[in-house]
Amino acid sequence: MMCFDLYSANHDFARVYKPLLDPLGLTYPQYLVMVTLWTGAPLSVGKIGQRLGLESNTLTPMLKRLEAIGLVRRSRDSLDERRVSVDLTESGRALEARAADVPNCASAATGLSLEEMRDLQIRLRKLQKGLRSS
Amino acid sequence: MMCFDLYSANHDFARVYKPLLDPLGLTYPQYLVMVTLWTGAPLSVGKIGQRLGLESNTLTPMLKRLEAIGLVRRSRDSLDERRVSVDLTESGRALEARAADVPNCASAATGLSLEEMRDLQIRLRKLQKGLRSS
DNA sequence: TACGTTTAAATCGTGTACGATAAACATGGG
DNA sequence: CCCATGTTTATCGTACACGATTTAAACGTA
Repeated sequence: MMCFDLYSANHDFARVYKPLLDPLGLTYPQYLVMVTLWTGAPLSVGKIGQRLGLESNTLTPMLKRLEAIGLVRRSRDSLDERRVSVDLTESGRALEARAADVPNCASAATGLSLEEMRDLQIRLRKLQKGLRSS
Repeated sequence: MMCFDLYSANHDFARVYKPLLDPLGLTYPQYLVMVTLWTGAPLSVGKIGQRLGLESNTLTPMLKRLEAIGLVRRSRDSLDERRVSVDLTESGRALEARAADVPNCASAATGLSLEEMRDLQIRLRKLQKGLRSS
C-alpha cells in the first residue's frame, strides 16, 4: 500500500532534517513555516496555512512559539482586523543565511540524483492534485 | 523543495483516509497498525514499530487505545518477559472484512493509474532507502 | 553465582495535527 | 443603519510523534 511508503518516507525525511535544524533551534514544521515566510513575508496565518495544508488550530500555537523565540512578529492587519499578519523579525531574517545549507544537505541525504528528485517531485504533485480533487 | 511535497501529500492521504476510517472507529495511524497485524498477528511491539518506523513511546499508548476498544490483546511473551506480544481479538480479526474496501477506495482517490502508483511506490522506496542509510 | 551490559517496553515532557466550536470582524441586502 | 451571513483566527480536547529517561528482563563473563 502506497500510504505506508508515503507515511514512513515523510518520517524519515523529518529525521534527516532534525540534526540540521537542531543547531537553528527549529523543529521540522517550524522550519517549513520559516521557509514559507522567507519567500515573502509578511503573510497572513491563512496564507501560510494554504501553502502548508495547515489551519489556524495548528498554526496559532506554532506561530506563538516562533514569536516567543523572537523569529516572527504577529499583529492584526489594520485593513482587516480579522487577519493576523505574520512578519519576520531581524533575527528571523538573519536565520535564513544560517539555514542556507539545509536544503543542500537534505537533498544530498536522499541519495537521489537531481533528475530523480525532479521526477519524484512531479509525481508527488500529481498525486496531491488527485487526492485534493477527490 | 521535495520535503514540502512529501509533507503535504502525506497529510492529503490522511485526509482521504479519514472518511473511510471513521465508520470503523479508527484513526489513520491506528489503521496502519491494524493492517500490520492483519498480515500476521501476533507481533511484538518492536516488530510493529520496525514496520512503521515507530517506537514504543508512540506505540504503547496507541496499542492501549486499540486494546481499550477491544481490537487487540497485549500480553507479556512467556519466553522473553521483556517483550509484549500484540494479538488480534475476534473483533479485531472481524474488522479486516469491514475494511476490505478501504485500500481500493484510497487508491481510486489518488487519481493515478496502477502503473503510476507502482512507479511512485518504487521511487518512494528508493528515497527511503537513501534517507535511512544517510 | 554475581554483576555489568544489552535489549524491550513504558513513562514523561514538548510539539505538532485536527475536528468542533467560539469570538471578532467584514460585507451585502433590506 | 441593522441584521444575517460568511470569513479569519483562536481555543479546547484528543491523538499522534519523538527525545530522554526509567524499569525490568535477558545475557555474557568471570
